[in-house]
Amino acid sequence: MNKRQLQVFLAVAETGSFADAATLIHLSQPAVSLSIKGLEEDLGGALFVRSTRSLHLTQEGQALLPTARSLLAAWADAEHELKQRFKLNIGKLAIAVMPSLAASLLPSGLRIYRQRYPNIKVEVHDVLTDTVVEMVRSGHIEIGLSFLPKDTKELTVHTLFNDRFIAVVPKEHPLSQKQELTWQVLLRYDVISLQRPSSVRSMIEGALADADMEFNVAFDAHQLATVGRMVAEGLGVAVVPSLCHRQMLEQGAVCLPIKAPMICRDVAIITRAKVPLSVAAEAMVATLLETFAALP
Amino acid sequence: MNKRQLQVFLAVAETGSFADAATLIHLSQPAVSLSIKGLEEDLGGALFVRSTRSLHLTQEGQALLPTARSLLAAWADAEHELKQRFKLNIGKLAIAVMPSLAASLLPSGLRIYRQRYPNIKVEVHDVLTDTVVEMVRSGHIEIGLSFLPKDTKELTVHTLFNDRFIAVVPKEHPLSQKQELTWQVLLRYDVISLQRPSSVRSMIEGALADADMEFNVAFDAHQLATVGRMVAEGLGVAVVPSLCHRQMLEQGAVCLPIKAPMICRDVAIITRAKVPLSVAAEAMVATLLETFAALP
DNA sequence: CACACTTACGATATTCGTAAGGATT
DNA sequence: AATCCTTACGAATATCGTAAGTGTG
Repeated sequence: MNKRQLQVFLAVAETGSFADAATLIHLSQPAVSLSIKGLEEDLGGALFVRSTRSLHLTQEGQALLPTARSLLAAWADAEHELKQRFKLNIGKLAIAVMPSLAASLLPSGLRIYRQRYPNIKVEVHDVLTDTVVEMVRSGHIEIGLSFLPKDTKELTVHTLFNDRFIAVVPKEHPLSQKQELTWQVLLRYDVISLQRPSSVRSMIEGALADADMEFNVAFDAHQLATVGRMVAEGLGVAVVPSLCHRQMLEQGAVCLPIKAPMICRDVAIITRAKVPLSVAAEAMVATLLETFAALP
Repeated sequence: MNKRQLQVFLAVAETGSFADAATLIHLSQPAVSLSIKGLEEDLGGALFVRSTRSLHLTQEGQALLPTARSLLAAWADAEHELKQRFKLNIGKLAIAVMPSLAASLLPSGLRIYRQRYPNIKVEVHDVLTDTVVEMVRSGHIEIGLSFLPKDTKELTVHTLFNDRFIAVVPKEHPLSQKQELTWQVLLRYDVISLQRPSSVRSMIEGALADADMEFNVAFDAHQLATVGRMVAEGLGVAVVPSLCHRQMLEQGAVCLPIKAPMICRDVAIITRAKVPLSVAAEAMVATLLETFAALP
C-alpha cells in the first residue's frame, strides 16, 4: 500500500470516475487503473465495482475512505510541520543566560531575533553562571550565555566580549566623586555582595586572594537588583560586572572603574560540542554574535 | 516524503547507525544513505549529523521521530484492518429477516455462518416483510430475507424455496383429526390472524378474495407466538406460513395442509442490484443458499 | 589503518503514457 | 456509436547493489 495509491484511491472515490481522477491528479487514465488494481491486490479484495457505465465503492472501499483521508492528512501535516520547522516558521528554543546579561544586553539581541523569526518561541532561563553551563552540558538547553567557564570540555564557545568588574557606590559616598578606584581604596568600606555560590562572588574572591586582599562583606543578596538598591540606599559599596552599569545607574548608584588589579572575564555563547544545534538555535547564535559585535 | 524513507529514518534513528539500519531492513548501506539524503532534501534540512565516528539526530530529527513512528503505525494498522476485513476475520453485517423465517430456518444458517466466520458480527433485524424490502432498497441493510415482493425493480433476488400456507387448529378441535383441509371447511370457524399490515395477512386476504371467500377474524395479534398460543388455547384456527410449522407444534397446536386453492409464496434472499455486497455479505448469501438447498 | 558514511555507476524494478481492446448504455 | 475502463507494450524514472572514495579517530 502506497501513498500514491491512496491519493489515487481518494481521487477516484471523490470524483466517481477513473478518468476525472486521472486529470485531477495529473495522471493518465491507465495509470489510475493500474494504481487501483495494485492497491486492490495488495489489500486482497475489490475497492470499487466498475461496470463501464457506473462506478461504486464496495463496502470495504467505504471502510477505507475515511482511513485514507486521515492517513493522507496526517502525512501532509507532518511534512508541512517539519518543513516549517526548517524554514524557521515555527519552532521553540530554550536558552540559559546569566542574570547580569539577561537584564542588560540580551534583550536587544532577542528583539532582533524576534523580528527575523517571529514564530519561534524563545524560553529564557536566567540562572546563575554555573547553572547555565550545567544546563548546556546536560543537553536540556541548546544555548548558554555566561562567563566563560574554566572547563570547556565538550563545549563549543564563542567569546562575545571581555567584561571587567566595576565598583558601585552610593551617590553621597566620599568615593563617588572619583574618576576611578583601586581595590585598596574600595575595600576600606563595607561591601555588599552577591551570595555564594554566585560566580561573580567567587571570581572576585579568587582574584583578590591572588593579590592578598580580602572582602569585608557587610550584606549579601541573591539578586543584582537588590544589591543595587542596597548600595543606592547607602548600605555599602559593591562590585559588579560592568554589564550591570546601566541597571545600577537606574537604581541611583554611581559606577566607577577599578584598576590595579583589573579583574575581568570573557563573556561567551556556550553550546554543546558534537551535538548539532537546531536551525532555530543556529540562527540565534548568529543573531547574537552580530548584535554584540555591533555594540561598543 | 516516502513511506520507505520514513522506515529507513526510523531504522537509522533506532539503531544509531546507517550500516545497522541497512541490515535491519534488508538494504545496502548506500541505499540507506541515499534514502536519508532524499528525505532531508525533501524536508529542507538535516535530520542527522554524521561525523564518521558518531551519529546524532538533529533537533529537527528528534521532532520527526515520534511523528514518523505514529505515521507508520497508523499506516500499518489501516492496512492490517482492511486486509482482515477482506479475509473475513473482522467485519459487521446487517440483515433483515421476516419473523416467520427468523424464528424457524434462519438460525441454522446463522450457526454455519458463525462457524465459518467467527469474527463477523451479525445484526439480525426481524421485521415485517415490507419493512425488510424497504430496508434493503434504502441501502441501510445489505441482505433481506422475506417473501418475494411483487416489485423487484433495482433488487437482486435469489429464490430459496416455495412456502405454502398451512392451517393451525387446537388439539381438541373437530378438524384436528383430518389429514388435510379445504378453505371452505376451515373458514367456518373463528380465525385468529396477524394484524394488518402483515404481509401474511394481506396475502391470504388477497388470495381468498380471488376465490370469493372471506375471513372471519375473531382475534388478531402482532406476533406469531401470540397467534400460536391463542390457537393452542382453543380461541380459534389460524393460517400461517408452513415455516412456522414447528413453532406451532411446540406451542401445542396441530398443523394441517390446506388444498384448493393452495396459497403459496416464494421466499427469497433480496439484495440491492447494482450495488456490490461486502465480502461478508457475499459469504452470507452463499452460506444461506447452501443451507437452504440442503434442507428438505 | 580501520571503520563508517558518501559518491559513482551499471543493473534492476517500478511507474508512466500511448495505443489498442472490451463492455455497457 | 459513444463513453469509460482495461490490457499491452515501449519509455522514462526511481531505486538498488557493487565498488571506489572520503574523512575521522
